[in-house]
Amino acid sequence: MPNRDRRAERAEATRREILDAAWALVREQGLASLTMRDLGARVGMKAQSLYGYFSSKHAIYDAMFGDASRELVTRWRTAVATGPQDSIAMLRRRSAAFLQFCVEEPVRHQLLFQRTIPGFEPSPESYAPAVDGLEDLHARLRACGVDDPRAWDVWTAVSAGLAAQQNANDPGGDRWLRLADECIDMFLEHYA
Amino acid sequence: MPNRDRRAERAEATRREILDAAWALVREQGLASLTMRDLGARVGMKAQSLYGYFSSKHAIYDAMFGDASRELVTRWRTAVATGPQDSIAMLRRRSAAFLQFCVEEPVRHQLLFQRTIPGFEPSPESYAPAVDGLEDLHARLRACGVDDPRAWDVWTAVSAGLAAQQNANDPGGDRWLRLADECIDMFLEHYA
DNA sequence: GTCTATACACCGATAGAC
DNA sequence: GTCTATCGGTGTATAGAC
Repeated sequence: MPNRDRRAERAEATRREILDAAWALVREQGLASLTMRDLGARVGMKAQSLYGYFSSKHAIYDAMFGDASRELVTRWRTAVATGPQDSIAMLRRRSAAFLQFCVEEPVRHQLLFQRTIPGFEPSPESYAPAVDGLEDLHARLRACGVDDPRAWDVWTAVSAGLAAQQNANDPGGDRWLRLADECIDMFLEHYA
Repeated sequence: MPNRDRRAERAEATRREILDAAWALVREQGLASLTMRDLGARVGMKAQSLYGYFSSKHAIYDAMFGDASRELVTRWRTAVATGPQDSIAMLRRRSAAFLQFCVEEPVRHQLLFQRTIPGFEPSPESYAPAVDGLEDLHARLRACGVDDPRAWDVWTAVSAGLAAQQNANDPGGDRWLRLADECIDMFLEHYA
């Protein structure tokens, strides 16, 4: 038995290739317009062959969900680590990273935060990074003197609202993005 | 020529019946799961016969969009009219009516505020009531001493965020709903 | 005039040959 | 591992019965 499973490595690489093609397609045509036939054509297969790598179309969405939530957590980490280690400054950078993430690729925001695909729910594994991120948020708010769980929920509502309004009513612009800092001021004045 | 067009009246009644059946179906199965065949069966027709009343499935969504936005405006009006005529109290009732509207029928929220159906955009006629509602909001915020258009956008973001979080993470509950009043306090402290 | 019948091109998914 | 063949479902269009 070889100490490297070349077959498994190759399969994993093909899975990655399929997912990258899927991201490209949904960026071009929208999240709900992804079809197995288009996706197969994009990677040089028949649609049916994709089922050798993913058990269903929802499984592809699930893997994309995992991609996106891992990426978000990575960005949160680097945003917090990069710059002055002051609690409020870190919170601001974290918020900016979140909004940037939601806005620069609206389909990512749609997949993660708007449950729009009929019948699709992310698996616990794909969802886990988002849960960690939420706990991290609570710790960071506490570090800024915000201890009330109700305030934490207000924070997520404001963040979600800014991202949603930006994507829905001024896609590609910054009409709501630029309000983030004064929203944080407003929030901290009231809750800190 | 008769002074009443009985044929047109009958057609309009059938349109209404189809729309009511469509609302019932999307409430049960989700907005994107509406099919012409299901809908036809619900009203005792073949799917093809629906095309005598609506030119396409998107036309049905558009009429539903019109239903929902007119209903929202109606609720805003009654909420504002019913109770003490104090500007801030009226604003609070208006906000509560909005959240109630979004939460009691999540598909309505999805249809109006999350653009989730591939290729569907509401017609100007269906969209008009929402535009009026937004102008009315600005006037009411001004009456509360909030003159900055940036603040108006913050208001819509907070409202949208509360509704989105409530529907996404605690459907049927009140975890974010009950935060509306303190969000308004927070907002007015900062902007009024 | 409004329905039924039928068709088309597309969808996700499965079975089985090679 | 990828293919062909096929299935039941979808939105949509049109021809024709009555």
